[in-house]
Amino acid sequence: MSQQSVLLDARLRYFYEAANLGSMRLASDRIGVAVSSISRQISQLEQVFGVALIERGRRSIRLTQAGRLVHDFYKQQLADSEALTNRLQELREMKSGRVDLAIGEGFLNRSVTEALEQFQQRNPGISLTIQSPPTAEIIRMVLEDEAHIGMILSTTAEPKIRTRVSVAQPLNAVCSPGHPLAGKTSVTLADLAKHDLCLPPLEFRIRQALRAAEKRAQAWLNPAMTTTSIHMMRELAKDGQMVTILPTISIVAELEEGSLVSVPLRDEDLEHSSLSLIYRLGRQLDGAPARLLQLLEARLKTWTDS
Amino acid sequence: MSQQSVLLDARLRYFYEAANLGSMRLASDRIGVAVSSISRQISQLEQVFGVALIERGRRSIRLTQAGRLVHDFYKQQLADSEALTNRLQELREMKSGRVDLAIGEGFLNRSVTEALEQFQQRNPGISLTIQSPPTAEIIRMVLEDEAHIGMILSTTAEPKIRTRVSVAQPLNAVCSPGHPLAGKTSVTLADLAKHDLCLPPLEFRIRQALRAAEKRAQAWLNPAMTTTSIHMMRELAKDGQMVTILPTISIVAELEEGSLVSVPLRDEDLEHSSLSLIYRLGRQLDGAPARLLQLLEARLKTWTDS
DNA sequence: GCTTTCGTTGCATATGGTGCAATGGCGCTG
DNA sequence: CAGCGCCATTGCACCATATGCAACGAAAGC
Repeated sequence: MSQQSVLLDARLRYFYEAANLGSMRLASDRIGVAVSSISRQISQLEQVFGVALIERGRRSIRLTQAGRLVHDFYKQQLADSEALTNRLQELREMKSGRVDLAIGEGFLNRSVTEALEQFQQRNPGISLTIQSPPTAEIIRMVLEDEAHIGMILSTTAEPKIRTRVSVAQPLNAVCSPGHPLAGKTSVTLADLAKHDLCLPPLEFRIRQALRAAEKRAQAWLNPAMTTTSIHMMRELAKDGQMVTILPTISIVAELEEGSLVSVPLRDEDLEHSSLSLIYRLGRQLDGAPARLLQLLEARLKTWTDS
Repeated sequence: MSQQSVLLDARLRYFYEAANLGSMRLASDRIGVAVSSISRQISQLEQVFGVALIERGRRSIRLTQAGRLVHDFYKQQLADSEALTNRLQELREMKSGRVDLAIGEGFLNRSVTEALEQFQQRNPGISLTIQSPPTAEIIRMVLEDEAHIGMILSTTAEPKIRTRVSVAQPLNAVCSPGHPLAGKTSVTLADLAKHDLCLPPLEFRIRQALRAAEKRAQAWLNPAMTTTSIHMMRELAKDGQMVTILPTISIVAELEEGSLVSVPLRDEDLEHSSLSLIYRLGRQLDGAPARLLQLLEARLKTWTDS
């Protein structure tokens, strides 16, 4: 109780203690400063307010009305101060706070959501917000501090973006186990063009990477279906007819359960595309965001190893 | 706006202004201290809290979560501080406050209540409490600071009681104009004993004064009626049958309207009993209580003169 | 690459709080 | 009512801390 909050005016504390204990001398003992100082500080306080706070010429300290007002004020202020200290303490221990994420929809698979849920459980009180805009928007959000962390496909050239970890994440052709492509060890773009394709629209990073590869191979892909939904792409491929192109991370769960298979694409760039965790250069990710970043980094490395 | 409340930590103010203006330099201009100081003070704050408040390595000032917490805290504290200042200002101007009075019931006549009402009107916001306990209780209340001012019959021997003003207030026999005693210029206790008397109980100061007089005169008064209500005593006297004993002040209004007459009592002590305004020795009656005391004093002198 | 602007750090200075000692007041006791 | 003890106040020397000026480092705009 009555621990000195460094924020609060010492004079008020002196007055407060003296009022509570009914004597400057007792206050002096408790606080650890000379009585003279206490007396002077209280006088100074009265001069500042222009009102007498204690009744002079009296043995014990008696408050005037103004004194009671100031007393209650300090009491309130003390409570507020302790509240602030507690909240800051929680922040320091990462028991509260918030982390804003911007993650491409392709990465919002079971593995990532599992990781996020795990983080939630280990850090109760941290509010987590996840958005799934296009890559360009993700980069903008990270630059504008609207998101602490972004997860995008392939590194960006933005100078003010820092990539924390970038794991190889080649784009593969994805189809059902019964599909003609399923048995192949690799496939070219020209091969792909012969099948029914389901691809994201041109604005998507995947599609932009493909455009570059198409130019190189002089083979043009005409998707039978175009969708912004990664989920739909997966489902269509599972049905057996369609082939889609996705990074491994987007179909980790399906690969495990055997409902989808992936075939490497034979292309310089596509094989070396990578997944990046990014944040704004110079931004201090303290506490919760830092830990989440660490956790996601560990997860990514696990996926890489397996 | 944002005027410096001398109570609040300067460091917080620096941080607050810098955060609002988005720049230490602007804050420096507004506050009037060097940028270096502001920078150092904010750093010191961070060290105290153990948390970063602003994001470093950045041109403009951006708050961290902890920074926002501290920012809001100071904002609240500032508002509280201003509220306190305002209330103290009101107290200084006597627009608020309270005065506790302890007045013997005998003095709660129209004149006194008029004076109190007048005070109320001239000092709106001052809450006035009036109690009417026995004299002994009044003295106790003044000693214990439960009442600022007391009004009692005759001075007290209490050493810690200060009498501000003491006006002669002889006890008179009081009866209706048609009563046999009405024509007399003075009356003895022996005369009184022959009539129907209405007196207060033995605990009352009036009755105690009478007891002493009775002993002296060897004449014993047997009241036909005993009441603690001064009002009832007056009304009974007005009816014509009863005689009562009261100080002049208790029947000022009735004397003016002619519904009662007073006949001096021929007794050394009773003629020299007096009315006293008292307060505790050493107690500073600042502001409202002081003014009310002054006002009551002036009133008492008016009554004495007339 | 240069310049400008902003924040940080080093050092001398001044303002203000502090402790010790002496003084003044009030209350209690003999 | 005189003396004593406790408590608050005041004078003075000291010390801590915030401040200003100046130099430095870093980031943003041209």
